[in-house]
Amino acid sequence: MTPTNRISWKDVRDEIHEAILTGRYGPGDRLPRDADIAVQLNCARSTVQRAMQDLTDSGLVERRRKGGTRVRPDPVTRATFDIPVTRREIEQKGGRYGYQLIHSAEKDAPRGVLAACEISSPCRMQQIEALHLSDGQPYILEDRWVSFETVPEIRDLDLTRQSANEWLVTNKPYSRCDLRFYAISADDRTAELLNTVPGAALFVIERTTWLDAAPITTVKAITTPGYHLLTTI
Amino acid sequence: MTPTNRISWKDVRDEIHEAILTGRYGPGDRLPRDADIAVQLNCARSTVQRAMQDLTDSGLVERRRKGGTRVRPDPVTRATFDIPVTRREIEQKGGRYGYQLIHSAEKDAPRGVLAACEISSPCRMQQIEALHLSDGQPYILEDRWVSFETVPEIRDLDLTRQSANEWLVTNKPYSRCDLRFYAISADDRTAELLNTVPGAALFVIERTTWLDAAPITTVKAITTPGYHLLTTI
DNA sequence: TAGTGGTCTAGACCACCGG
DNA sequence: CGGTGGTCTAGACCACTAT
Repeated sequence: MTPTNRISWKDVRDEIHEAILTGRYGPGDRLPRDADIAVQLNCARSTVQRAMQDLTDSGLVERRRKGGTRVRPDPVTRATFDIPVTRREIEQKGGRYGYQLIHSAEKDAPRGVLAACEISSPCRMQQIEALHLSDGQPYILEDRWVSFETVPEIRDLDLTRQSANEWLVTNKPYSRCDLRFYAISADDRTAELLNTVPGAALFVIERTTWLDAAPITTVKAITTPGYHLLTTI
Repeated sequence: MTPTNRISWKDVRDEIHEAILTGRYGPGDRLPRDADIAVQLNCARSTVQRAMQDLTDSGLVERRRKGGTRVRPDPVTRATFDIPVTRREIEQKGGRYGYQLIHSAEKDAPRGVLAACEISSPCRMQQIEALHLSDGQPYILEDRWVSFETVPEIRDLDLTRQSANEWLVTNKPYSRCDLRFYAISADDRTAELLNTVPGAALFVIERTTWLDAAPITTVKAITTPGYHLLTTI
């Protein structure tokens, strides 16, 4: 007898994926139990489990104990983006990185910042504006607010040398991170700093981080015109 | 003897995560072999493996056979977004969904479309412009190009009833998908269609899909001012 | 409460790749 | 070549939840 080649979890995944794509199972349909699939494909149940884990991660199926495995009724495109530290992003594109501190001062956090941090009471924070440059040209304008309570060290940092972005990433681990993408129109000051025209459409990445319930920092990374964020699935 | 509680892979993950955050292992450092960690934490190697899989998925460590496990030298924020079908997105926000076909015609694909599809020779495609409405107000303007070669059915669809978005999602599975986020300034026509002012900053989600090497469709989803895409990690 | 997925274990073999 | 991670198996028990 030719010993049938061993089945890998990717084979199982592809098999099921195919079955869904060709319509054998439609949105909302229930798939057989793992154990039955294992018997049918002649592999261990844990192999099926591994395949199902992958299909769940990619958003194709939903699984519930006792409820079984179902094809997700609402198809979604699930995309993953890596957002690196700005310096590395520029260097990886082959640019020469430059950094310039514009402004740093203690202030009352405005309402928008408080809302992003999900706190309701007034609060003093450090505001930091800085420019990241690629080959001498503006690349990203960073408008950041840092909580004194969570990050007392911020008072003693020399932000003219090292960006808060970099220091925080390596020194302030977070337990939660909110990300927000949107577009804004450049106001006069932003346009001047980014070396573009007022009214230009700018892509913004806004990020807020917490350690448990305590806000660490919230930052708007305002990109220059033409910036694209991309990924492949 | 008190029987030590069983260790779960999440315990292992958190243990290692903690060790990295507190600086016990810095960027680029090599972690012990799975087998050693298993002994030290008194669990099976496969439990460590499961934990490592999670840490790899979240971008915290890199693993290579023989090379071992290392803390990623370049920290990244890895974010996952679910992009639903537009109709469902509107309905989930509590809006009443509306759809309106603006224009549909066979054309030579312009250079930008060919580039997005990664094809070099001229090509006839179907261009479709449509508006998605929430509670009667413009929500997303869809500018789509569909390949006749990969999707011959597009000629016979009644696009006044059903959006190409929805039909393609349920009928044309893809093997590859490119996603691109950026900002544009509304031109006069776009502004009128979206019921806003020329020059407004608009957030754009561009998506191109292929079946193997054959392009299926490329689409710009142009959102109305104020649109935010968000996720939590 | 019973059915289903989630996880742990111990052991085995394989695949990759650094030295 | 040898060390390390990747995977498969068979079996067991647990945790959730639909009915």
